[in-house]
Amino acid sequence: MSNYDTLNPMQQEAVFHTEGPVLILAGAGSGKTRVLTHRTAYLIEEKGVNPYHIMAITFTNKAAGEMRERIDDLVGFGSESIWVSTFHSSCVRILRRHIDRLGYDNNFTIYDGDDQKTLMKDICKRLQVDTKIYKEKSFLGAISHAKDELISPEEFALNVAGDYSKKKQAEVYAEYQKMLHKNNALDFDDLIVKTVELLKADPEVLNYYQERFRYIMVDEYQDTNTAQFQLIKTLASKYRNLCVVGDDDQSIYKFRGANIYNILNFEKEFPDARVIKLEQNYRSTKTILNAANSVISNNVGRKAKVLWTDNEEGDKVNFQQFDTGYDEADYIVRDISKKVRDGEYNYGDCAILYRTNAQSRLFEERFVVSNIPYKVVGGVNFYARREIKDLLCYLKTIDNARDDLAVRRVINVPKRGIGATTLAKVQAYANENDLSFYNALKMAEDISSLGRSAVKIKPFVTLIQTMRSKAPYLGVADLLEEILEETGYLEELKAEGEEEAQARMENIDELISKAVAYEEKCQSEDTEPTLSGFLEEVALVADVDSLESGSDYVVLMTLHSDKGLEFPNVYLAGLEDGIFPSYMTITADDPSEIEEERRLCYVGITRAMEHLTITSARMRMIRGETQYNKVSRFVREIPEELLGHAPEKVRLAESVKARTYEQAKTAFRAKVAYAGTPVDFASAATESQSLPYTVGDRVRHLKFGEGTVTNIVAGGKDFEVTVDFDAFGVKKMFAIFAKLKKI
DNA sequence: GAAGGCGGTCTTTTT
DNA sequence: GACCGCCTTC
Repeated sequence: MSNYDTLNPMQQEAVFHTEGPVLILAGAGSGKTRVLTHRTAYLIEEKGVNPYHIMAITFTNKAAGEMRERIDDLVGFGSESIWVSTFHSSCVRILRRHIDRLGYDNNFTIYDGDDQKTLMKDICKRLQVDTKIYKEKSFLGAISHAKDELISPEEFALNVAGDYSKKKQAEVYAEYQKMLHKNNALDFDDLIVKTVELLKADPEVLNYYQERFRYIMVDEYQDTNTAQFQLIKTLASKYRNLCVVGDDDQSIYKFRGANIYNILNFEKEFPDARVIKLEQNYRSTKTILNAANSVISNNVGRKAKVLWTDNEEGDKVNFQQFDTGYDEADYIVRDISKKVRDGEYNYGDCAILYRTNAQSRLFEERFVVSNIPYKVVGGVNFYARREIKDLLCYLKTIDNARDDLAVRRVINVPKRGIGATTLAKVQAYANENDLSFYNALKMAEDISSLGRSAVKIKPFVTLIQTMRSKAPYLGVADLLEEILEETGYLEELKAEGEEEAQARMENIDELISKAVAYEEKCQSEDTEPTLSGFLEEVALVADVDSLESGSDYVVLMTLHSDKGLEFPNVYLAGLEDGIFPSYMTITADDPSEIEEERRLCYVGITRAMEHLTITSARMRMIRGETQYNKVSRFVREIPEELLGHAPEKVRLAESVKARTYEQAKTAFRAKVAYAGTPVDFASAATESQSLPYTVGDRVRHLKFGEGTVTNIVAGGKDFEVTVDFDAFGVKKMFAIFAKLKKI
């Protein structure tokens, strides 16, 4: 019981009120995760609820993982049968079991944004849409928007009312869904939509899950869209034990379809709902909280609530305006470096937050020269990288022969001399005979128009067939290795130039370790590792998910990625009208867009626990153009007495400046800073200075087998190693690529 | 069929 | 400034 004594009265009420609908309005840093985990424990321990009947939904895997861990700590026995997962993975889990009832195979593939774009391009070409006028992106936007609102292609078509471009959209939408179905694929939005569809269409399935999930809790409720709301409403409608936790002030995903009325109208939807407000903040200093409150108070149409804290006053908010973005980056990086040197903070305590991904560049450049470990969250997703996608598409091809997109991506990677003309002929044959693309490939010899090209296709088909037969007993990691070896992918990479290839190799290694980790996870959970399982895990991870709590590096990310996180020392960079709030929202007709930006600012400020620095630049390069911006209106909304000393000029001698920036740039280009792991320059440097083998040693190569090292020459960035292989003779190779193992 | 060059477009934000 | 698509050339 003493567990619950540590909660404040409001938190206790939220924990003890277990039956019926509950809306918890939880301000930033008010301990909502604590409430959710304690509530779960209370349900099990005090109310005797079987953990099997509890479901907790979050938005990111990271949040889910954290909650799982904390629940495990509190509950102990039986906690593993609670469903703690994201909307998307919950849906995948349900669909994997039952989607055959909607006419898909249960081993469907999940398409990410890139896949969607590729598919859309295809469709536009086929429907002869002029993409100069109607952009692929706008179609995808319209479709996604429709799906957020649960509007089917048929319904969409009914509402076009003579509007030509809408009519076009309807046509494309219908075709898009048709193609997805044909490829046995679902896009992100479909995961939710199809689950809702399934529950509506199949009373048996509906009843099963309603019985199962008698207690449902939803985190970050303000970010749910209509489809997600329908989903939880449907699931909860039998037992009506639905507890949602959210903060309307932190709703920042309207552009992604989040429906703020889900939270604002919760009490209308559930008239018997209990509403509980958590207004005590445990995270930030008084100063920081006051700054946040005064900014957000400029929004109209929010639920009344005032966040307060018992924490101490703390330092003033440190506001600095600089001449350029370079100066801004320089200042922040130095400030972090100083605070770490003084023992005030570790790198891991510091975060830099900005509005757009492009802003990370300048900071990265400075971090590289200063040798400070950092990690950029977001930007180009690890799994969106070319080499990773290539390999994943091989896996998809092996896993799901109906995924034409995957097959088409890898058929000529590495180059097999199969070009657009050949592909078009195969596609035509596939269409005529109602075959999947891959099945058409298998019959290449029967396609008369192909002529000699058929010969080129055969080895590819054989390769896939062999892999497919090996897949069940090989395991994902070994399968990847096998693909790399059999296709000669690595050799092709090498040919592209070393710097880039090295980064790609590292990414590939990373992917293989992820596969190994997946297999280990399966083993510990006593489940069967499958290709689909791995692909699905990979498809649903966001970059924030990979943030490790124990590691010591500065974190850089957009304001949208930082939700739910907290850092002792936070920098909000680029606070300029035109950047943040963005130019788009300033010029927008709809004043609510500015309000969403303001909420974003509120989220950013409230990430800070002890120390907050806000910076802006007078002049900034945007898309190759120099812009002059005023200090952001949001800064002006913070009372002056909360801000530290008046903006002080931090100027460096012009010449010094120019030189350091050049250095920074070169260093940045030379090093491979990729988003998968923090860049550890110190160890990278030493590693490349010593090889695990020397002249005369026996080594093993992935492809050439065993041999003897006859010479090692230090090149600019790498060692050129000469090896006399027993079976293949003398070869020269770069150490980075060769991956020689001493034996 | 591949590689390299040119010109147009674009950015908020992402599960 | 970066990327993408289209064009030309080999």
